Amino acid sequence: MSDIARLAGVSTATVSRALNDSPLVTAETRARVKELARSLNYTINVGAKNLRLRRNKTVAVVVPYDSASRQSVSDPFFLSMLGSLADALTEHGYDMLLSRVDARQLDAAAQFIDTGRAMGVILIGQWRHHDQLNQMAARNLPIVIWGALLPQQLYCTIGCDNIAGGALATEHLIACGRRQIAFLGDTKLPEVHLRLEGYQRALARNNIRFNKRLCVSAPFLAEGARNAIRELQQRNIEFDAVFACSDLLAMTVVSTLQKAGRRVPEDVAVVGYDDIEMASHAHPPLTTVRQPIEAGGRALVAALLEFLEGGRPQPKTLATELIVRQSTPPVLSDNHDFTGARLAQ
Amino acid sequence: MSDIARLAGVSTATVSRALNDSPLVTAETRARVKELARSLNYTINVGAKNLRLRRNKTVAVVVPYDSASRQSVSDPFFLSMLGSLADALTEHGYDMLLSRVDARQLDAAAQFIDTGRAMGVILIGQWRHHDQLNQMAARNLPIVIWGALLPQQLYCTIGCDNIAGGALATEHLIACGRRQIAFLGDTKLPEVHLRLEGYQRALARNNIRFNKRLCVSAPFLAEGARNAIRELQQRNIEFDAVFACSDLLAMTVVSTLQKAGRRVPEDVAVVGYDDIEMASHAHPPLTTVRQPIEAGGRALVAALLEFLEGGRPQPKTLATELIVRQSTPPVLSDNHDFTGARLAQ
DNA sequence: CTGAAAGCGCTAACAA
DNA sequence: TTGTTAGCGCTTTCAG
Repeated sequence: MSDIARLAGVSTATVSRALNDSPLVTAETRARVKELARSLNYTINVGAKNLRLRRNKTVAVVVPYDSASRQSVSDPFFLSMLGSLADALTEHGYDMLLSRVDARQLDAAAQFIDTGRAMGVILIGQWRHHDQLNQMAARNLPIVIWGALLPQQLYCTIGCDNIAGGALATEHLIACGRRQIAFLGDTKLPEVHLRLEGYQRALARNNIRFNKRLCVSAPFLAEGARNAIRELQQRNIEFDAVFACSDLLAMTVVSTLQKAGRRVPEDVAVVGYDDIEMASHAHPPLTTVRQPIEAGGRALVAALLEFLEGGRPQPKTLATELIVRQSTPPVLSDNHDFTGARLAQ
Repeated sequence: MSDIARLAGVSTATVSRALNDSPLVTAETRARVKELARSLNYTINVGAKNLRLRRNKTVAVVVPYDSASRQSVSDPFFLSMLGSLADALTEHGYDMLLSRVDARQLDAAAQFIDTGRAMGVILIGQWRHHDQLNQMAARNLPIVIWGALLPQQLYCTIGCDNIAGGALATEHLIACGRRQIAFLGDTKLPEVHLRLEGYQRALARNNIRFNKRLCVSAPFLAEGARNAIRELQQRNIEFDAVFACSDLLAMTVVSTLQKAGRRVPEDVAVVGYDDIEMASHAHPPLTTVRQPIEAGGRALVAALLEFLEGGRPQPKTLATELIVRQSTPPVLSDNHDFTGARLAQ
């Protein structure tokens, strides 16, 4: 910068002002300085600027990392979310620092703020560490989380209505005439737990008894799905439908079933979750519960920015939507009352 | 930091040394300082440190963004690459700044280095801007690129052997007895262009005439595949196999064909490219050319680090591998000579 | 409108 | 072993 100043015959202060479009500088000087800067391929050093300004247009996006399963990175859902966040942040002139932390120590995310590397943190998924997150929130750190709304939660979450999502999927399967609906998902995760609750509520509404044996804990991984289905079959538990808590899981379920000679949707109807791009290209195309990723990313960024401006963003729950494709059979009747009656007890 | 210094009864220099595990400081003092820092929840300010050290453990990962198609973000291949890069960078203690730039102005990536935001840049995909990239390389900027090795290239690329990959896929289809092999991909992209060359070489080796009408330009997008297949059918161009330049494309091709009543692989054999996780869960599981993403990410990071240490990394070409699954029929014979003869002419 | 000077939080000579 | 001091590249009062 001092080079530019010398060449332009002004002080560094003026160069700084010119480059930042300060109105305190003559249009003429500004033009000269800017021209000089361009010709020298000079740009303001962001690090120094940030140090001086004591702020920093960067947010850290943290993806929890399960050291055992590595789930987080392979799931297209997370990755789409990243894309959506990158867009939203860029739109607001923020840089995005991407990082992964061990899911057992989510509070490591606070480091980004403590060290001044980022102004705030967006955490994708709350995992099982409600407590750690609450502690960070108690420190009043600017952090927002993609996840479920939990009781006694001090931090700000943005997420989909998982109860409604679970219910939506289950109601649809019931409407298709299925009664023995298996539930697949890692219920230790808050979001999945709520989907299970939605599942149970839907069953109750339709007077179907909840059968615990139909609930199989499966991590998001592909092998999880295969094992789960195998477990059901080995235990001779009959099922005519599966509600899987991610599309990846659902697609593996479908192919496992097909390999075992069961037809989808004729023998077993399958509903997934997320509506990743691949879902519509699956065979058969997957009926699934869509999570609005684009809106989610935007909402996360909006909430964080509100935080950074001194506000206190409220948790927000986005609506989910059932996308009906061919992995479930046609519903038995359009008349919902009639269907409900027919299926009741 | 000065707070810590005061409380510990030492100077800031000593605090700095203690926190950086300098051997110049007593173990006792170090312990005291560190303890104090922890209790105060203090961490060194990375921005200031970087400014002083005039270095900066951050690399920018830049994903070109086609303003028209938005291809880059939705393709799982790119996203897996991101995961792999995040891992490799973290391993080396680097932060990863993720950003997207308009594919028409790849040179915007240089900004990250000019402004000191990052020490180097990893660019995912060279697109059609060989020239811009060469200009950056001429400035001797630390930047490495995932892409194809092109003639007269000044910059360092890491990528797979696309000619071999294209040939691998095509040879396999020929070995399966197919002769009318459609090629789908956006040949304006260097990588795809080389795959086409591999395809042509394989045809030539087997004395099959290259039919230009079987080559359909399709962007990586899903609609691209549908349109391409429709185009072939409308023009009454017969084909008994498709080589698609991404798995996403291939999976859409499969489902489009199935909808049109053609069986895969019986009527049409299909080979994809990338071997994304989903490929093995597709129906039928996709035969595809695997790109070693994990190794690729690692190689990109290694090359960039070499650059940063003053070296001049050489371009590197990684091997591809054919993964045979069920979207192609069994090969006609294990005896390759025989097969070749049978297919010749 | 412009310049001089101070200082953001840190590290590394150099001196003690 | 520790402290003093200077300065990384920038912005911004405060004077002129």
